[in-house]
Amino acid sequence: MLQHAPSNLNGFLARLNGRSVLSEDEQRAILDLPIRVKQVRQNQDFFSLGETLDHSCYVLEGLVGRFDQTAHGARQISALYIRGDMPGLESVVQPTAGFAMQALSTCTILEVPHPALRALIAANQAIAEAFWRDNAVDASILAQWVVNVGRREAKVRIAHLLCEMATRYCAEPDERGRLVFQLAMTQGQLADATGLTSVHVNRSLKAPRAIGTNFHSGTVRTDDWDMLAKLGDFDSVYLDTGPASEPRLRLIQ
Amino acid sequence: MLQHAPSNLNGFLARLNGRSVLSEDEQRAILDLPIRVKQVRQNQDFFSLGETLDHSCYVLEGLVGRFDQTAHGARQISALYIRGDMPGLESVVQPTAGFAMQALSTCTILEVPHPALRALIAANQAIAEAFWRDNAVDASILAQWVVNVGRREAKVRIAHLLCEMATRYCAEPDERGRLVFQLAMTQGQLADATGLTSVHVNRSLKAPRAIGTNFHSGTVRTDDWDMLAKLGDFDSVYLDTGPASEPRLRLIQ
DNA sequence: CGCATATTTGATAGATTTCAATTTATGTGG
DNA sequence: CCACATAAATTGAAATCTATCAAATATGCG
Repeated sequence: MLQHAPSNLNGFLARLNGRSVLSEDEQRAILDLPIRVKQVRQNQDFFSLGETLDHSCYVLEGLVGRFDQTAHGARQISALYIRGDMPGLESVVQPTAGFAMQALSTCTILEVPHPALRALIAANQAIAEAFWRDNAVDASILAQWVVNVGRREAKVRIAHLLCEMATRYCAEPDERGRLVFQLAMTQGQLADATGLTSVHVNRSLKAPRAIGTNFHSGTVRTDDWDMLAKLGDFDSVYLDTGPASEPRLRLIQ
Repeated sequence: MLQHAPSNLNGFLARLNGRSVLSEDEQRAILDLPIRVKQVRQNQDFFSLGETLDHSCYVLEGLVGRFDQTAHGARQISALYIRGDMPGLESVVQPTAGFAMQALSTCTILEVPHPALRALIAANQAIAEAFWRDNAVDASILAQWVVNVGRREAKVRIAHLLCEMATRYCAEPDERGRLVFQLAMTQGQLADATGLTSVHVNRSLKAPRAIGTNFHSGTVRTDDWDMLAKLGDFDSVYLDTGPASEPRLRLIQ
């Protein structure tokens, strides 16, 4: 890893490095991006539907949800973003947001101005490529979200979502298969993410033959990760995380 | 528009031009991409889950579905592609496909080899940007798909899908609001796209208070487009089609 | 303590799936 | 043009899942 003056964008760089190959100069350029620090309180939108953005939003800390909604006001969370993610990176090429971004927990957001990102992309193709690839992974996640909501029953949807988030948080089960991690969502938000009702989420969690996982005040606990993953029909390949399964690409040498 | 020797990639260029600004040289470079013509019969996969791609697939003619599936074999169509679309463009930066691509009608596909695409991207940043933007629109469509499947009832889901496809096909209603267009899908495939059962799709289409639209052997007919759009909770902005609503961007001058 | 938010529970209505069977298209070879 | 095979559309009845509405119980926080 690159030695460099402390920057809050380290996590973003680590995310990119996991999937793309960047030179030292390129890495430094990313860390040198100008930022504005912004604290966002829980349940507060930090941008809204129809808004035109002039910056992208790096999540330094906290949990963020992308909220879409129907004309009748029903809400659907179509993506979750955690520390290290850059929601709205694509706003560089598509500035008008068709959705709202909301902090599910208190968040620290680093706003990266579009002009700086544009200059960086224009000056360095490898970085543009890494950004594009990052976006492509987000799209894969989105496609799996469609499958989850469209073709699985309630219990399985919930289990799958928990598995995905555990994996993205890099939470590892212990030797006995037990796993604990933080997921700062209410059952209502879980419902918005899975296309269910909060009542039904509650029941699925509590049912006699439930998912065998405890979800309480933002903490997920399971005694059997493998069982949860099986119930949740979960295969992590689409997240393109963990050890490199395919050689990292670099179009530009 | 650019004067140039005939190329089958004209539709792709037109698609890109609708959203990005490309110089004449850049446009010509796209039209000059090498292609392999491939005919794909109805219901035939032209690539499968887990396959590593060495080319992207331009749809010259026909209807294509992206099929994801659960471990139990339930199928979910998470995207549809029509003439002018380039499904798997992102395979340039992400070659391993986590899904299958299937021809819903007999298709003519132009395979564009990755090496040529890579060279083009490496040599021209504005094109890389246009590709990224094209992908970003696909991601917007995907997010709306999540909302559709997650938060709308059957009838509305179907109506919304029909509206989306009509809009993407640029099918215009006549002065009386009537609209007819081809959508080469069976009711079963419509079910796979909307997260429903073929039986239920059939009933929603036939119900006394149905969507007022006739869907038969690949032809969609409605007598009242506005009504369908309203029922389907449809707002086309996310498709970023039609007259430019925001100034087209170009990061690189 | 008292408000605000989140969780839990019950009862009921409604939507959707499942399974099974029938009818209607569509295509193909004789 | 008919007979056959196949795929698609349609219908019925019953089971199941999920939503809705309303109320009660926790939980956190100032």
